[in-house]
Amino acid sequence: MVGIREIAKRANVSISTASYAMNGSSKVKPETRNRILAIAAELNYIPNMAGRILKKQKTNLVGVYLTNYGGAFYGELVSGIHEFLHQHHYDVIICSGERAHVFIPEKMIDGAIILDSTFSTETIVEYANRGHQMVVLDRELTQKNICSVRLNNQQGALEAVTQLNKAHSHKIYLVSGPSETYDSNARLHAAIRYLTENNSPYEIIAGDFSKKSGRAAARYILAKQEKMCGVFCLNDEMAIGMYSVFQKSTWQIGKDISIIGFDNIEVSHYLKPRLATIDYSKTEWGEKAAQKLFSMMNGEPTTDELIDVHLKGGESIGDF
Amino acid sequence: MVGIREIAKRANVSISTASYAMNGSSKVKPETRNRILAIAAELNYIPNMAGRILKKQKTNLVGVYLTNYGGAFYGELVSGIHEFLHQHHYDVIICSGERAHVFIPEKMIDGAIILDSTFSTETIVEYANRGHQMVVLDRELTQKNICSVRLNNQQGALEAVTQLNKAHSHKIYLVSGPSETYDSNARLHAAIRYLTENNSPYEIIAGDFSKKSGRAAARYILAKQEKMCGVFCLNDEMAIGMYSVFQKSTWQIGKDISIIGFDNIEVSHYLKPRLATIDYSKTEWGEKAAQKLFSMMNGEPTTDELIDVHLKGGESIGDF
DNA sequence: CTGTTAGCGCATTCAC
DNA sequence: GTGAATGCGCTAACAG
Repeated sequence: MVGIREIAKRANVSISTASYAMNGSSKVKPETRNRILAIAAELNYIPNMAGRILKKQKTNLVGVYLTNYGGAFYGELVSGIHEFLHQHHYDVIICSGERAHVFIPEKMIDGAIILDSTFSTETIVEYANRGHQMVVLDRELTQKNICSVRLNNQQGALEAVTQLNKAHSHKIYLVSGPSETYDSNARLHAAIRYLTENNSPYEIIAGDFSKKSGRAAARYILAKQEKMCGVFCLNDEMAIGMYSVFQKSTWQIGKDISIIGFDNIEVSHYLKPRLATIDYSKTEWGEKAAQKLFSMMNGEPTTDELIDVHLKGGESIGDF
Repeated sequence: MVGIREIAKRANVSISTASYAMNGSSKVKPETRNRILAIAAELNYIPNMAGRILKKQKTNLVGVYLTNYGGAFYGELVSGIHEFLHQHHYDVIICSGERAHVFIPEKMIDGAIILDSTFSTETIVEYANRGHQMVVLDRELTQKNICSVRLNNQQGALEAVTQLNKAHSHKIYLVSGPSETYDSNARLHAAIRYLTENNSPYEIIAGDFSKKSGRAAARYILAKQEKMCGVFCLNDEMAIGMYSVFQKSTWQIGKDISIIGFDNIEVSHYLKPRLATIDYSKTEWGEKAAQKLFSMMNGEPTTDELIDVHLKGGESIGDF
């Protein structure tokens, strides 16, 4: 492997001069620099990352922690992150699995963006206390070295139940996500509050954000044999599961029952009838997160931020 | 930041003894080891990755290069890779963008798995010649340090056109992907060969694997006003685009026209009528790729491999 | 069993 | 403008 010392030797300069030349320091005569660069190019010299990191104590790498790559909207989210950070000379790597958590204290990355409910808040706080900087997308967490960029769950839930309430005098079902996730709880809480204030009957069905739990919820509702009710699925995935069950039944979505989801993931574009859902820009979310992390890494003060969401109508709530 | 020398000092041992203790060498008395480990834990010691990498010349990291994270089936593919490599003490990071290519010669990762047609074969070969090991999923490439794990495109294309040919005496359209991609060419070639041998009329429509090009192809076909023809979309994405156009027309998919896709991505499960497509296990693909890379990194000989594919029927080809 | 020591590849401070 | 020397944090060969 050809290292910097080899370059220096061939160019008849010292190692430091070679290094200066590579890094574009003005301390080297243009003539000398060009000669060195030419030799480096010729020998296909590529600096070793570990060496540089060790010296500079900076990797220019940001880690994005996601639970499962299959996740419905990670693509756009990551694009947003990527685009911003690239512009600011950072590279982005996607990490998943608990073992990758250690990249943070190991100083393999300069900062992290986390959307992974299996990443314990305890660990995150511990890392923050060690001085590592993170942006969390899936929880509220106010502390030094941590910044939170969340969806406006409250607004979304409110729009959803308001719409369902307008359409149905009957009961409204709320299909929740895992009880330990922030997003589920925030949406559920806002929905319940609204329904309570309006004396609207509702029932909570425990789900876990998976299609399977959506199917289970649908079967539960069917068994009640009470048509003309509304369902707020706290994410689209569950709504999709619901569809598959209702479509095998005699109930018609958008007529006998109204459904609203959350996330506006791509798959739901292809459902018939079109699923009404709470939409937001995944790209913006990623970009904002990246911005915040960048600011933190530059020692600038940051504040938490909410991403706007809005109801995207669809035939699944009929014509109300 | 607390380093190994700090631990050593507090434990009244030398740096090397501390290091041995951490790495579980049998050269250290259990008693001493425990004392050292206790102190390390107390000080929240976490070894610095750059230091270790620099010394060991090994990162235990594998990079997976993907074009766009939104890609329809990356989730399962990556799970397959992850699962295998994790078991063998490697961590996996997902990379994208040209700038990340340099991780390979920089020795930031011990090996790479590539499914990214924007990653030039030239560069890959150059890296291989430098001694870096890679598994490519989207091209044929036989050379030292490179192993290829591809889909059995030929078999898939053959099954698709055979099925279409059975159903239609009329023309068969082949909607291609970008002309520079291996998968598109392989599928196209196999399909053409079969059709030529059987004297079946066909026409190629140039696409680029995007929904948009699928829509364009559909409009082109509609304009011909010749029903009862078959379409082999070289991927599902384009088939989905086609659906949206035909469904706004008077033509009925599966009746006036037959469509077969390739990939069996999740979205196509929700199309009505169900899209017939060429299916394969994405997880198996990832796992095989990981296996091959692991073998290479251990200096074992490897051979290229093909992943089995098979036709998954659907209503989009009617009842033939 | 434990300590001393020499790098891994690079960037940078300080002399010249 | 250039070179020699130092250290980043860690491992492992070698000596004790």
